[in-house]
Amino acid sequence: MEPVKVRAPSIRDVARIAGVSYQTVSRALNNSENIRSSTKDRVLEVIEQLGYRPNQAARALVTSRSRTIGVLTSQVANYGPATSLAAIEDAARDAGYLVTTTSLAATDSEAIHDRLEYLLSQAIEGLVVISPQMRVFNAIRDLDIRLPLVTLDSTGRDGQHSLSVDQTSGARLATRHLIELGHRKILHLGGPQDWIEAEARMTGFLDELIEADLDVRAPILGDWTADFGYTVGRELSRYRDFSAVFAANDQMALGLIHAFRDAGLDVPGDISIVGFDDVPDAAHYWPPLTTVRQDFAEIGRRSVAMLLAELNGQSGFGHEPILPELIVRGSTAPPRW
Amino acid sequence: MEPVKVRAPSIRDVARIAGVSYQTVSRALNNSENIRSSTKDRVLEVIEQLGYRPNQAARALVTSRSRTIGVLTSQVANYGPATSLAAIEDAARDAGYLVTTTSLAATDSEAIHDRLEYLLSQAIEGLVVISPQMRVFNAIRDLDIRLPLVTLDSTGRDGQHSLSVDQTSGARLATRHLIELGHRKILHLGGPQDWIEAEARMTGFLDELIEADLDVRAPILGDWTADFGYTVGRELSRYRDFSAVFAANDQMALGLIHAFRDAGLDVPGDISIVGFDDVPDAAHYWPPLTTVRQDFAEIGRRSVAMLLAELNGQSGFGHEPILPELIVRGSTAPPRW
DNA sequence: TGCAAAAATGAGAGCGGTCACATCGTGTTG
DNA sequence: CAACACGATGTGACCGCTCTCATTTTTGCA
Repeated sequence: MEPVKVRAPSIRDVARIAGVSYQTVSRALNNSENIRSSTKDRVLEVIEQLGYRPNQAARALVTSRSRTIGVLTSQVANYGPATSLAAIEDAARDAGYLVTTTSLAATDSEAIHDRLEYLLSQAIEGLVVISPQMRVFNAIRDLDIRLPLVTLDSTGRDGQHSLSVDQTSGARLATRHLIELGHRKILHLGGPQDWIEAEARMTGFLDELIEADLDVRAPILGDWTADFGYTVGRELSRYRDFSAVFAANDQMALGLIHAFRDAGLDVPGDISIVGFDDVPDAAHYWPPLTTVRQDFAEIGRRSVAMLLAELNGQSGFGHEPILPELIVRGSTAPPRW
Repeated sequence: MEPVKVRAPSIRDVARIAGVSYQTVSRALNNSENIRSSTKDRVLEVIEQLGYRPNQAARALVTSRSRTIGVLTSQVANYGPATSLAAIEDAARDAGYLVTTTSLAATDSEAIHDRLEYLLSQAIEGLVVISPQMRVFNAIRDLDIRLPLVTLDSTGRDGQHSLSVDQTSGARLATRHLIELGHRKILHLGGPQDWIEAEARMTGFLDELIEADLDVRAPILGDWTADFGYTVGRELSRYRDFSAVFAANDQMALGLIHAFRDAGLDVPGDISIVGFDDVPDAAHYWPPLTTVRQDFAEIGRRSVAMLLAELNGQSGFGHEPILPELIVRGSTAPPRW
């Protein structure tokens, strides 16, 4: 027996059963003014009974409104992006929007192009880019997207569209904290080359050092992982010509601490370490990590708010950077020497 | 001056400029057999030049194929779900599918219902549920969804649709490890009440204890967070009538270790601790955490593979549970007594 | 009670594609 | 060279909905 291919009930099925025209059903659906409430109730009842569900594709086709926000990401498994993404979804849901996410397999401009095309062909109404890498940024520029757009970067280079925690001032906070404790030889373990955030944190670090007239050594660029921090830490512990490290995120800081301890060094006794992000675990690291907290969820929420504002024609709103906060815990102390 | 509302170019615009019928454009787009390659090239050139992009809504409407997979989640900011989700996206992308995610604000059946309706109205072709909670599970049952469906749970209670790491055997692995080290008084810090995974891990723990004929004490149910682990750990360290704890995830294990250290207890000297998940950081905790590794990314990939298989009419494939692996590190040792 | 105005409802067109089928031109065959 | 098959292309209908506008019903008031 071939299973009969049943189409989902359409607006006309509902209309027929309710004894009205399909137009009236449409009105009931879009709670229009011009419908008698008794009629509306009858229609809604039939809808319920039939399990009718309006076809969004048809709706999107005629209204050219998809009620969908596109999100372009990379590294979504990391705490920060994942948290922002979750917040975006929540906020979008509450506003009656759906979120379509797509992640970048590579960061060559072809891949970026391809993904954007894909999102665009879904007729998304707005785009959030959580993947703050230069190349992504540039690819978007090139594509000349005529769409409400928010990028979660931190440079402020495109004030119209970007939104972020002020990474630079966060980095300065961290660095200043170390300087104020008395550290003079401070290293920086940065994030990957292409990442805007990583660059901003590095800039903040350098600015602060220069302002305090301290020696500047070339930062080491990592990949955000604890493993990398560990590897670098093993290397660094052979030299020990520094008393503090500012790591560009908590994970790398964790790896550093691990490596230093393996080498018989005490944190913060011998070396102070500051992280960045304040992931929920950071308070439970050993020692509890001094770090810079940024509110990923707030960023996510605001990005949706900005997008919706732009969709409704209000603009220039919510662009104030969100200020990060220094959380002092046990991984920093005055230097021994 | 009113801005002229420009519609995106349609297939007919392309046809007109290329001097062919719209049908021929459609053929070029869907690389049909019956088209002369010279014609096709010409059409594709016009498409390029015009920046034409097929309207997915229109396509979905007529084909009733949206090329979209829906994902229902909760707790996406956590490492496990986030990793699975990222893998799902990657796999979907590679198969030419898009992913629409929606997260649960609450777990009452009304909220679940609402979210599912939303996804369904997007004409998703398949559904992955990453939120392995009983209520979600039941709500889906009730809705009687006629859709390829994969739930990332672990009970095997619905062999057709579920897919998972075998949580129970993972928990047994962890527990057995402690028993073999000589521990006799072992506690379990479990996950939240409603979570299927949490239950499976608890079951594995209990089974193993019973089999070894050891005392069973009621597990403590937590919320997956390190903070909770810490709070419980402070409480527990007052009693010390146990020599080992099996925590249902790494985060809670981290909190426990923190609390025990605060109380002057040594891990693993005084108390052994095993976690679950093997998050990337676990190797860098202090002490490095003995834990059970599960491959979240693999789960994500397989779920998509299952979905696609079902979409193509192949069934009963990929259901073999994925076996977790015990990773022994520094947080476990034989008991002192 | 009658009639205009307002409210409720219905009919037709069209959104941008794909499908089924008709048509056209060309190459093969007897 | 006529008859035919086959590949390439064009035409009409339709997917399920919303929009505009025409039509019917109800309401308010003289």
